[in-house]
Amino acid sequence: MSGFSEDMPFFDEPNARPAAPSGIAARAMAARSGQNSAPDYLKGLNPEQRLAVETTEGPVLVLAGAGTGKTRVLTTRIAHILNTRKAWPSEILAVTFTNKAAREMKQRIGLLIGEENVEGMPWLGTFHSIGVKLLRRHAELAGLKSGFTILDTDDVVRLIKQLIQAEGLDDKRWPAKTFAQMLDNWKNKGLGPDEIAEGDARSFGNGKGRQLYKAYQERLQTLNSCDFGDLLYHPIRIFRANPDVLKEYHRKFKYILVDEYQDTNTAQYMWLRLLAQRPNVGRSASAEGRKPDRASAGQAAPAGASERSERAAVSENKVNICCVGDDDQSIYGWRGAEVDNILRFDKDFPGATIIRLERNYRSTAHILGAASHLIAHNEGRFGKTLFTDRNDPDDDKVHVHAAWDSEEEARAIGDVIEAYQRPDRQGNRHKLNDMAILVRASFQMRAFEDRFITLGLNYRVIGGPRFYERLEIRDALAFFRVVANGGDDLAFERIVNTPKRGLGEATIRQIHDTARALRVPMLEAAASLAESDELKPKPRAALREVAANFERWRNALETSPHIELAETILEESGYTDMWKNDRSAEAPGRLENLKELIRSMEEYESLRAFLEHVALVMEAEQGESQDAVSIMTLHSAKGLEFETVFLPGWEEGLFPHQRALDEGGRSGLEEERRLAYVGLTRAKKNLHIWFVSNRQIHGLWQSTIPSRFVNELPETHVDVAEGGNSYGGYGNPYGGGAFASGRGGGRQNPYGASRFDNIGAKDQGSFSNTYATPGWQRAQANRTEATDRNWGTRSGHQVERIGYGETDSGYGAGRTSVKGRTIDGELVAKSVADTPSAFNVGDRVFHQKFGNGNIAAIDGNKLTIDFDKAGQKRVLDGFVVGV
DNA sequence: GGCTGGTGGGTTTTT
DNA sequence: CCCACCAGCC
Repeated sequence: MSGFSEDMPFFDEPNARPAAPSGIAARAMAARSGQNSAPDYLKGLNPEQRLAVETTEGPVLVLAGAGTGKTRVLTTRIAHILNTRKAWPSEILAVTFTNKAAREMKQRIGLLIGEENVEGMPWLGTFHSIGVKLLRRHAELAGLKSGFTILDTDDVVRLIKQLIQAEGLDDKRWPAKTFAQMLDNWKNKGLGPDEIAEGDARSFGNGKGRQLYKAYQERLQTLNSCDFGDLLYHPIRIFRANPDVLKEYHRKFKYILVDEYQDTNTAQYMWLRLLAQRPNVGRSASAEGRKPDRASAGQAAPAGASERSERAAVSENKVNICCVGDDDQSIYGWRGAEVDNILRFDKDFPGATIIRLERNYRSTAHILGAASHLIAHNEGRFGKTLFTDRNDPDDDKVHVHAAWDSEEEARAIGDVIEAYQRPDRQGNRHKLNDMAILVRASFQMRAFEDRFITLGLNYRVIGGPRFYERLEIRDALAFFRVVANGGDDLAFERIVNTPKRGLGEATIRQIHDTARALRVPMLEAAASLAESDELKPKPRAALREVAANFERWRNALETSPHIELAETILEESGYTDMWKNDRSAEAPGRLENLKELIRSMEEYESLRAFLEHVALVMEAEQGESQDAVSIMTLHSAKGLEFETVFLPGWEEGLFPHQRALDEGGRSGLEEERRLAYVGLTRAKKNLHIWFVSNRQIHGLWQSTIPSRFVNELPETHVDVAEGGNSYGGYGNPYGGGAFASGRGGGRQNPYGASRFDNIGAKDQGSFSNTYATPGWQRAQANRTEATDRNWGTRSGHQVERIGYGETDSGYGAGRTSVKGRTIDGELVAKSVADTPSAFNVGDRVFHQKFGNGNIAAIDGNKLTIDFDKAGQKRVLDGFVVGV
């Protein structure tokens, strides 16, 4: 065999000079010098993983269950292809969904083949970032210029609103947001204006849906912009209309790898199919002849028609496409993901090898047993059963707890966290960083935040509006965008009067009209208006300054370093001064964020490169420096793992969510169940599930019953914690499952006392113990402790918010505050009003869940009742009876 | 331009 | 019930 020192395939161009082998190559050499054994990187893989790595030819589907080493397989496979010199780095297309996944993949491949060699993999990235790359190369084929801007959702909505108004439609009756959603759905399905279903087209804007879609695309073209959907949609159309371009990529990409295949939507599927479908040498003409060309034919087609014919055109050619995914973790159906893509893989790619990874390296046997049993209730799945060799008798079963209401649930979980945090026999303490609370809906988070603030327990909330979505950041970016692309009217409109320059609606309308009339961008229109006498002196002077500013900055774009330019823009525009003069509480933070924005530009070569990064990588920097419990939604927990996981809110209506059931039917329920599965499989060692008997929804107290998922857990792996009277009011509504043996009615725990039995009990004992917890004591001690920028002081302890910031509407800012709400579960407010009703104020009544109480106030059919035990609650009068 | 009161909506989110 | 959003006002 030839040596490794020559022709190492780690370079972008086949004729580049090779460098000395490093990383994996060096290690592989070392391994081979001694014996003929497999290269090092293959060692330690289990047989299935190894098969997935070594089956490089032909279509391969790797069904990778949770925690089975999916990323390892993907990265090793790439290293293997390179190492065996089957392809150059530039000949591998590797697609992920999120930037995070792409980053992780890059990093891990770097560990295998050497970081410098990963740089030679230009086609490793998200669907969208690869889409941009393709589109920049062939922009003119989509009617764009290469320097096009990528609009974010906010821009899109504003643009659509303008179009709706321009059509003379009532933008109240036909909300731009709704149409943006529809557009997104269409593009997710790869449907152009002429391909959408007639019914869909008619359902919006008095039947003007199709017209609006067309107008929107035309507008984008004049703005030299595209939206996120276009990043997939344009390449698809380009490939279909230009077989020669497609052929170029067929030649280029020898291997295609796709991560999280179960999350692909129809457009992504089409995109992949176009790239994967190689013309057969000698039969290429016929193969191409079969390919439909909707885009150039330009005729209407029923929804999905083009997709179907493409599917029918499957060739028997070997396609080196490897898709990795888990049908059981498909949780994004509601935003267009098609589980069917993965379920159909072997039909789409005949002769596909399907490899199952079922050996789990993450969780205990109890957790896996519970998860497997639960997911087995789904019908539409490949069917996998995770297993582990791990068999530690000390492993806890999955704990199921009941609580009275969400406040008690939060208190109880706080108590369990405190219990875990106490040093064990060996003196080890469970770190908060290794614990997470995963909720179905974000409103659930508040109870935990309230409770943890009271306890002084550090937590971090993950998700929500992000850094680049903050008001000041978006403003600053708008300035940059206009400088980089003078045709970016949306950005121009955003900041033309920022800081306030007296340019009101009338002037902006005039700029708009002039731009339309002259068919030029608004910036240009503004410049010419400023030189005309059509405006009053004041706005004219203001516009003249704006125009002069942008011209100056644009000239500087080529000459001065982009960071310097950015600073200049913010200074000269008066934007920084605007916040310096602002006396509000957020102003200093905003200035700080602007500085951070400038700092983050350093990594990029140019202003344009930076803007592209921002458009595609809208995410917040993760700071894991402090020890804190994570609170996040189940959706954002996908792909993560924690030592200990808490899953609150397992009640019918919340989880599975009522809307998923109403709107999604059986498949909706199955997606909810997959979400539950995702939740369960996040846990490595400890797993606690909670449900409450009463939950406040839209301000009213509702009785709830435990989620059917609770009953789908296998009894053998579950430990039902019983303490207190929380679950005492009713029997088990379901047969079978964890509650099948008729426990649940507040009886004795047949399993004997467990560590968590008293947690969650609403009795005086656990309540008073609260004050002895480490968290409480820490809260006392921490009251005066200083904190840094990311860690605001709230009630004297540290709260980190990852990804939460202020948006235009202040959503994020509002959520961080705790304004005079109840402390420790006791509501204190009292109000008395007299309204005629079947009941009278002062009446003694009985409520099935809350017991006896006196009516404090009546508002129509809503009663405010002071319950003897449960405190004051608002309930519907139908739920109580007089006593 | 900034405040106020009325109204509607309230699951999950990446790019 | 709580909140975001918008129209209408000063």
